[in-house]
Amino acid sequence: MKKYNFSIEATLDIIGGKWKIVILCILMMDQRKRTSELKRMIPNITQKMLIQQLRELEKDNIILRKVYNQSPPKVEYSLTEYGESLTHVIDLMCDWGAVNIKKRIEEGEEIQLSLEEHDGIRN
Amino acid sequence: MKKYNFSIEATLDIIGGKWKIVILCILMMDQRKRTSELKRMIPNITQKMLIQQLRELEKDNIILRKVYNQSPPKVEYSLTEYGESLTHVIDLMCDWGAVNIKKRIEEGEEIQLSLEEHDGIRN
DNA sequence: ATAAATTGTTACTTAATAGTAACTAGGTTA
DNA sequence: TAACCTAGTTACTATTAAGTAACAATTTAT
Repeated sequence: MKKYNFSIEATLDIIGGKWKIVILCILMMDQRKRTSELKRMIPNITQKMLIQQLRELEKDNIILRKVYNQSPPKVEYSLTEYGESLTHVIDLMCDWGAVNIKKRIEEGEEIQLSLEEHDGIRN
Repeated sequence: MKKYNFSIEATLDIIGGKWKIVILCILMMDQRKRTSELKRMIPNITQKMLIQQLRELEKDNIILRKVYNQSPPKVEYSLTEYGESLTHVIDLMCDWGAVNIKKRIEEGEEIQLSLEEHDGIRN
């Protein structure tokens, strides 16, 4: 039996994986992406991690996996309607994070932001 | 040099520790808490983890540690002004999590929520 | 004098998470 | 035919995070 102190822990359970928000941010920006596109966009992720994180997001009904019956295989991932409901949360978290990064840079810390900006996901 | 893909990762760096949001939620509800009070309110946390998470939150300027010059020692933790800026984010994440938990319970999963509800932190 | 309560530290162990690298399998291209 | 692309799997290893348990230092209560 899963036990939480606060409901926010459920949110972190779902978006807290090392690569999950990166995947979600990309799918929020671009609607749908093939496995290979995701892999190219996230340079340091491994095949195994990518598939693993996608599976978990799919299991949690956040993303949809659509298989095209082709060869070479084609699989596209997109947000489910339920996954879309995370958009506001993620946007607000992005905003807070952007301020945090700005603050830390002002304090002399060296931080680098890699992926391009986009309406709705403002870095 | 710290490298992020999206600024949201900075947010998760700060609130993503296993016990950090629990601590933050409590401090959002109750203004300030002594070490021992926090420990009592979070039954499964160990002394080491509690102090460790508090130190990291303090280092990130999210909470303030106030030492009273007494014996036996008295130390109180509270949100800094910057820490308060997390309130909106955490509230929204709580809301989403509450819906998620409701959904999962409807689907037959067994989940238990432990800490009492409060305005602003609605479980 | 002893025990308890306070906040905190330390060395060590265990569990969870992530990374490596090689492999499958079908089809396409050179 | 050999090399390549796609999406995915698997066994294994490394790294990180978290838990255990004992200890310190101070003062009050018994």
